[in-house]
Order: sequence, then structure tokens, then C-alpha cells
Amino acid sequence: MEEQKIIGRGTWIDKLADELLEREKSLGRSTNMIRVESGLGASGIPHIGSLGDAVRAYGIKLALENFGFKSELVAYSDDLDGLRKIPEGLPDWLKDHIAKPVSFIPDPFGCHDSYGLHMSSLLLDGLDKLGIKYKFQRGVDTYRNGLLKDQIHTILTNNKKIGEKIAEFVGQEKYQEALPYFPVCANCGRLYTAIAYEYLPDEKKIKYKCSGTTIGSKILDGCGHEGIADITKDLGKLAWKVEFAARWQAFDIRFEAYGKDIMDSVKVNDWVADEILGFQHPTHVKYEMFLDKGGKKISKSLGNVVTSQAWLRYGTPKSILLLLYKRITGAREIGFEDIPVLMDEYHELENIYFGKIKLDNENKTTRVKGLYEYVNLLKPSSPTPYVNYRLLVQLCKIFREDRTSKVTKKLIEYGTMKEPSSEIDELITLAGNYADDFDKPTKVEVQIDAMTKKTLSELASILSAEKEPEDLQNTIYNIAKSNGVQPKDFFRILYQIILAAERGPKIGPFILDIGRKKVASTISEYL
RNA sequence: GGGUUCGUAGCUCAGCCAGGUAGAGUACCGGACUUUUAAUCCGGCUGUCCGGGGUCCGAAUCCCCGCGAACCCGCCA
Repeated sequence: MEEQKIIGRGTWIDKLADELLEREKSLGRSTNMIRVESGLGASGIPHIGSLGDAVRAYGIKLALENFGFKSELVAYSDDLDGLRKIPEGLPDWLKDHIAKPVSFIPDPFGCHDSYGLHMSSLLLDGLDKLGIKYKFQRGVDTYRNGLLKDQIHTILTNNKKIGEKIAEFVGQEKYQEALPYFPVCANCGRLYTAIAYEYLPDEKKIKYKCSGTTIGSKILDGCGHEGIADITKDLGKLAWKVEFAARWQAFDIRFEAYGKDIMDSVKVNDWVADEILGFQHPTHVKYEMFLDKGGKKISKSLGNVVTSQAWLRYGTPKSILLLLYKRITGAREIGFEDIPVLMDEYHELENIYFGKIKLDNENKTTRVKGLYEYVNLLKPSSPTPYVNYRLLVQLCKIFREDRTSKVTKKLIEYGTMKEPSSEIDELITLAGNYADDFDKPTKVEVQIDAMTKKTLSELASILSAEKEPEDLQNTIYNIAKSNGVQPKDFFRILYQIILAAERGPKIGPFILDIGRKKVASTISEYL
């Protein structure tokens, strides 16, 4: 069997970029500037999966540049989309704005000019923190400036053909009647309710009536307004089934990834681009959606949504990039509990990259190194100090006050590291947040009889004394015995009180580590 | 109705997309270790890789057929 040739840096990203280049070559298109696109939803709070689309597209851009081509990422915000439903956790008054473009709805958080801008800013903020560079393009500006006017014209004059094809491809029949264009009603400011029924090609104007529509199971009444909209400058937008194609041609897009939920739309758009607009559709890659743990939407109570902002409270930007660049296929359930693994995995990659760990398989080494390079956006610098994340979480659970210095001291005692560093301090902060938010100490119900109670109060007074007791381990053992309490039971109760666990580290030194006065006050809460 | 993904240790999963000795965490057992308790560290144990066929010198990995599970589309964007 012949040896497989390694493409680029050996990752799926390189392979995809290579396929893209081959395709462009066979189409005979110019490759002076290869643009990749990512669509950003602006209708809800962006999940970490929403970042994936842009981050992966950026990976392709990096690979293309690595091959010696110029490339840029266009981040297109769908902020002319209408609000279809109120995302969970957002105020009820938004219902008055259903079907209005998200860019014309006030920001419920009060910090941006509009709802849409707030949402897309969250996403862009996530990209900025990861170091992803992009050219931002707003849907609102795109239509207001008539950037798609030629495509809209061509699509509307071919609407019959397109409507039939949509019905054939996906079984959706509405576009055999309605035009695939939604004007914003000049009277009530909503789209979807205004139905376009006639296109006047010479004037490039569309006739519509705001007669209402259904969104999901809800019926939305129109305001009855009849109007005429100019497709070159009035507000309105193409239906998704044809809009991508228009964008691809107008912006000369050569690559776009997509989630499997819009598979059908992409199929239609590819056909529209190829057959109606005469622009060979971009290279695609399909990815699976990120699901919440459990395979379904668990409690989407606010704060439990996996946003990049929340992730970065516990993990580094590189842990997100690793998650997104590791692979593209496969269904994945994602949650904050994946952070420790990814943190440690990144460090392992780093050790392999810098030769501290050797793999026996040469191909694998190449690919792992390539992955590390992409996670560092092809600019790896030097190894950073690291401590196992789980160990840090455990230590942070024990030390809550004056955490950084106490955990650092313990790590040096363990011999895990030699000296403090700002990188480790940062890790302690992240792991500390993780410990605080996900391993909350719960005050457990502990069954305490009279004898034990007496013993506990005796212990509490010893602990709160000014002088530190010598050999605390032995002292505890003795006071239990002298009160007629089984040491075994007494130890268990102490662990329950201090750690909310049945067992724990050796109790004497452990109490001193936490601070004996603090333990004394914790114990007194149970007396 | 159409489509996609998943099935690997008791449990949770990685490895598959570019084939080359079956892997982690957890659980369990033992040790460092003290008057029994081990957070931490070290060592050990754990397999019908869902079933069947095919390609190959070689398959958990690639192809085909089943079985089971989940998700998406068939509103809209």
C-alpha cells in the first residue's frame, strides 16, 4: 500500500481547503482573493455552536493562506430577519415586535442600538476573544444599499422556475404562488405578514399586501396595507431558500459551511446559484449541530446556555478553538463539564508539539501538531506553564478565601510546580470559577446525636483557641474516644460538615489547610 | 415521507473523517500512609469495538445490508 501524502498540516481543514482549490481550478475561476463566508444569526442569544460556523470558516481561510493564497472571512449578520419567537428568558414585551426585523427592535438589555445588534455583538465579541479576524457585513446595510439588487431582479423574473424546483427538492409549495421576497410593510413595519404577489421588472418594484401569515402554529394578522416596494433600496429581503445564492454571487463567496438543519435550503441555493444566477456555488462542508447534554434541550434557564462568554469564565479561548477544530463530523453533546477535558487535552497537544511527549505514529504526530497549530491560529509561540485542571478544581474547592496564594502554596508543596506565574494564577481563577459554580458546597442534613454534638462543640472550642493544637489528628481521635463516640463515625460527620462528602483527605492537616477558625465556625452552624 | 448522526470497558465517552499493538475518566483492588477513612500521587483489573457481509497483507476505522437510539427537514428564517 502506498504511503498517503500529507496535505498541508494534516488536518481536515487542510484537506477541505485542498479540495476547494482543486474545484476552483477546474472551474477556471480566479483565485486572487478567495472569500469564505459565515452567517451569523441575530435572532437569539448565540450558543457556542453559532461560533463554530465562523471559526471553522476562518480555519479554511488560514489553510488557504498557508497554501499561498489571499483569503478573507465575511461575517454576515442576518439582522434583517424578523423575530419569530421570544427566546426563553427574554421579556414578554417583545411580543409586540414579533415579525419585525431584529434590527428595528429595541435592545432588551439596553446596551445596544437594537435587539439584532446586541445579539450579533455577543457573537462578534466571542470571535474577537478567540482572535478571529473577519469583515463584518450587516444584512440591513446589504439591502439598504442595494448590493443584491441584480440578483433579486434575476430571481424574481425566474420565480416560476424556482418555485417549482423548491417544491421538487423539499416539498414546499408556497413559492409556486408567492414570490420569494419579503418586503417590510411600510405601514406596520413587519415582514412575513406582507405578501409579495407581483413583480414589475421594468421598475424593479414589487407589489404587496400585508395580509398576514402563520409562524409555526401562530397566526399573525396583517395590517391590510397595500404597497409597492423598490427592491433596490426599500427594506425587504429574499427568502432564505434563495438568499444565500444571491449573497454568494454578490460577494463572490467560495466557501461556506452549514449546519445540517439548513441542509435543504443549501441544496436549493446551490441550484439557484448554478442555474439561475450563473455563479457556481461555493464549496461546502456540513457539520452536525451541538446539542445540550442529554441530547435534548435541557433546562434552558438563563445562565445554563453554553455561550462563549460563559465558557470563557471557566476555560481559555484555546479550549474553544480546540473544541471546534478537533473535528467536523459527528453529533456532539456539549456542556461546561467538557471544559476540564479540553483544557488538559490542549496541554497534551502542546507537549507533543514541543517534543516533550513522543507518539509512535509519525502520521498521527503530524496531524496532532497541525491541530495544535490551527488552535493557535497558525501562530504558535512557546509552551506555557500548566497544571492539571481537575487538580486545580479540587484545590479550589478546598480553598475559597485567599485562593490564589493558598492554591499556589499547595501546588509548590506537592511539587507540581516550582514557582508562581501569571499563567497559573489565571488558571486558578478559571478553575476557581468552575469549582464555585458547579461544585457548590451544599449544607447537607447531618444526623447528629447528643454525644456527637458535645464532642463537636469541644472540637470547635479547641479549634477556635488562639494556640494551634499540636497533632490535631490525634486530638480529634482522642476527644471522640473520650466522649464515647466511635472515631469512625465522628470522622464521617466531620467530612459531611466540611466537604459534604463521606470521605476526604486526612482530617488533621486538612483542617489546618482550610483554616481552623473557619472550620470551627462551620461546625458551630450545626450545633 | 425525506435526510443526517451515533452504537467501543460496569458507567460516561475518546479513537474513525488520511486503515497499522484497544484508549481515557469514573468505578473497583492494592500501595505511598501514620490509630480504619485519601482529596493528591503511583500501580493493577476491565472488551463479541451493535450484528452480518465486502475491500485489503492488515478494518473499531473504508464500502454494502440489517438492528437499535437520537436529531434535523417536511412552518419560517
